[in-house]
Amino acid sequence: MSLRHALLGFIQMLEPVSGYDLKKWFQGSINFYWPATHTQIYRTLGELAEQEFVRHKTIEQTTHPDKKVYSITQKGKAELTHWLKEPLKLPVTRHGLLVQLSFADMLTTEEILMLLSEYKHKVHTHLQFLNHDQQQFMQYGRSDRERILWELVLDSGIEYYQGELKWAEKAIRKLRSIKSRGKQPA
Amino acid sequence: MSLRHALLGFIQMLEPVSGYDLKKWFQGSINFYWPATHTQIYRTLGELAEQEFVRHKTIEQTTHPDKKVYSITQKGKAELTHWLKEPLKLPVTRHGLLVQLSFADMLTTEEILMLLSEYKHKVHTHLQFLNHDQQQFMQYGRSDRERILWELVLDSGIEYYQGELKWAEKAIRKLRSIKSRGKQPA
DNA sequence: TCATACATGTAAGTTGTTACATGATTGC
DNA sequence: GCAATCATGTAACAACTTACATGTATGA
Repeated sequence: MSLRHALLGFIQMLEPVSGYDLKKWFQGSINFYWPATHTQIYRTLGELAEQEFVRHKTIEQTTHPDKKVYSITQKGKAELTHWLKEPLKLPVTRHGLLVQLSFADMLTTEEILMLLSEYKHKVHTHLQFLNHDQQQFMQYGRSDRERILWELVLDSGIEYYQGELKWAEKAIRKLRSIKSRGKQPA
Repeated sequence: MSLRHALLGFIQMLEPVSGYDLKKWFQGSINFYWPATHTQIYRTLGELAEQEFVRHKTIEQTTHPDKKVYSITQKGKAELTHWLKEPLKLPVTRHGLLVQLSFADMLTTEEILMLLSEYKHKVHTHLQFLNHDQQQFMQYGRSDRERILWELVLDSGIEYYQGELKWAEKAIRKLRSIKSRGKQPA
């Protein structure tokens, strides 16, 4: 799984860094292609520490809760670079809307159009989010090369959602062309 | 979750149908946007039966193992049509390659190119698969309307993977343009 | 004063994966 | 003779989600 490696990657990049900050980095960057909740992050950090891929120090604070800051070990670096070179399986998308459409012959055309326009709207909002939030993140690139890589990643996301938008629009057009022939719901 | 509803959808469409056949339908159709193993399918069928969304009969066979065939109940149909109208969250893709690229500044450009061309190859193969396998499945559409819906679903998949192909090619071109400046691995 | 940020975690539940298990039949 | 198909399942594990839990500080 990639969560542990994503964490190793960020720790390597940001060390020393707290779980809390890692969570924020996740949300501000790789969230759209590898989301993780704080629960998952804290637990995985614990596991990584147990396996000695990372180590942590507790920083005592008075005004705020104490925090643990993590750094990567040699063993962790080795694991990370090894994983980085490994070809992975194709990503899996579980796309509920497509499941719905597969059986949507049970719905009226109006109802299907509602699903699609809701989807379109959500994708649209998310795209704006991406454009804004992630451009932010780009500025932390420490070299041209790193920024080029990050741009590729961002691009992939933007193109994906733009594709989804276009697809939804096409689907809406197609359905409108058969609008009057909707079945009644069961 | 959509697995139970995908199953309800198929059962409604194909009843009476065995778990084994459902598995085959999954593989031949919605596999690329909602994969499921036989383990998951059998377990979920059990749950659906317990909740009285489906019922089953055991068909005794001599030459082959006995089988259970499932049909949907009224309760199941109600659940399905309700779910079909419900707007869902945006789909989540966990895209390991993008995680790798995010930290790929640690790799040489050659190594990154390898990852990308491997990916391109896998996507390409998968696309051919889709085109072939799923066209097959289309023929089971029982009306123009159903076929139009299924075409939309297929389209979404094909466009997604075509987008990924194009993106990978673009990425490869960009990286080639900086090829000689690769860092050495750690 | 009310929400948000800071900072961490536990507990319980749901989903998904992998390996193990059986055993006849059909086609190459 | 050997692999694949038919047909079902269990067991163990891995990964992810949601709700619960705490308590200060800061800004609108």
